[in-house]
Amino acid sequence: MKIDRLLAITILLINKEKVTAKELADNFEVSRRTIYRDVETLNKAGIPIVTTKGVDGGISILENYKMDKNIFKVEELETIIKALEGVRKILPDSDLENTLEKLKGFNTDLEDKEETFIIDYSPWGNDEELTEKVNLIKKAIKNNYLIEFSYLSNKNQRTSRKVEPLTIILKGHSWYIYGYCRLREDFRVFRISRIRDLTINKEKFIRKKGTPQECLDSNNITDKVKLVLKVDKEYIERSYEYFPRESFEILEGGSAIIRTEIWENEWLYDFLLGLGEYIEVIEPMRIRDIIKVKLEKILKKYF
DNA sequence: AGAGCTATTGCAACTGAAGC
DNA sequence: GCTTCAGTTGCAATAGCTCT
Repeated sequence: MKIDRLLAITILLINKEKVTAKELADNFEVSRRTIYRDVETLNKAGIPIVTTKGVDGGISILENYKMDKNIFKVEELETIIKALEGVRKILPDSDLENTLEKLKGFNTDLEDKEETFIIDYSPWGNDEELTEKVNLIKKAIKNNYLIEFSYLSNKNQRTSRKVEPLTIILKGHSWYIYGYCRLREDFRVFRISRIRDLTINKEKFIRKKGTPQECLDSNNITDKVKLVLKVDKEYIERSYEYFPRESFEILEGGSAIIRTEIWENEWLYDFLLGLGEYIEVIEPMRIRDIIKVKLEKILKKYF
């Protein structure tokens, strides 16, 4: 409650020039005395809040601090709100709901404005199964409960896992669970869409300290590979969606060569196959061969 | 259940700035 | 100088939570 209010007061002061203790007290439904105590707490925490007595007085934040820190300007607040709204679709949560309402309360600009941009992390269509899984994992994380599930690896192998869940992660277009895997006796990241038969085991665990980012990075296995692709003329525009413009070299006939570096893994092969008939792997030959073998297997299924 | 802690509230007395 | 407005501070009381 108090932390919420302190954060909210800071955001409000950054976005407003001056506000009286009475206004703050009314806004947060607390007494003026409480607001003064909050101001004192914020000052102790190093946030330079200044107060002016008398007529036209009030509470404000040092202008230099606004400039230096450059945090939570109205536009940034709008981005945060949009991002939280996007997450809410897949991760309904009452705390999140409250935070959103409070943030929206400060950003009055947002109310009567047309949607300038939308951030939506939810999959196309209603993925109730994903939402259900995420909620179950969230409950387990909150209560330090062990979870059990069957997991399909990159190499298409299914294993039964007992995991101490620590964090839910959104990376790229996918949701992941980071935790300590008792089978592998180490920290692991699991893609939620590959999890089946998820159940909460009421066995409690003591949280171990791990770094999700390290795990996500090492998940890219092997080294980056230098990839050269040839893309047909009619597909160039669409390819800008996947590769930076500077990696394109337009050839005389209108087609293009793309030179890029990318992590090599199963995902890359599937991605290249997904680009279909318009893109051809030129280098390295090894990847070209892998794609060829995969295509032959596909062909066998159809002919 | 009771102690201890923290957050909050209400009240009162005070200080300082600005306007008349 | 008086008045008004708004910040400042201290104190007692209350409520809710946690720990023993």
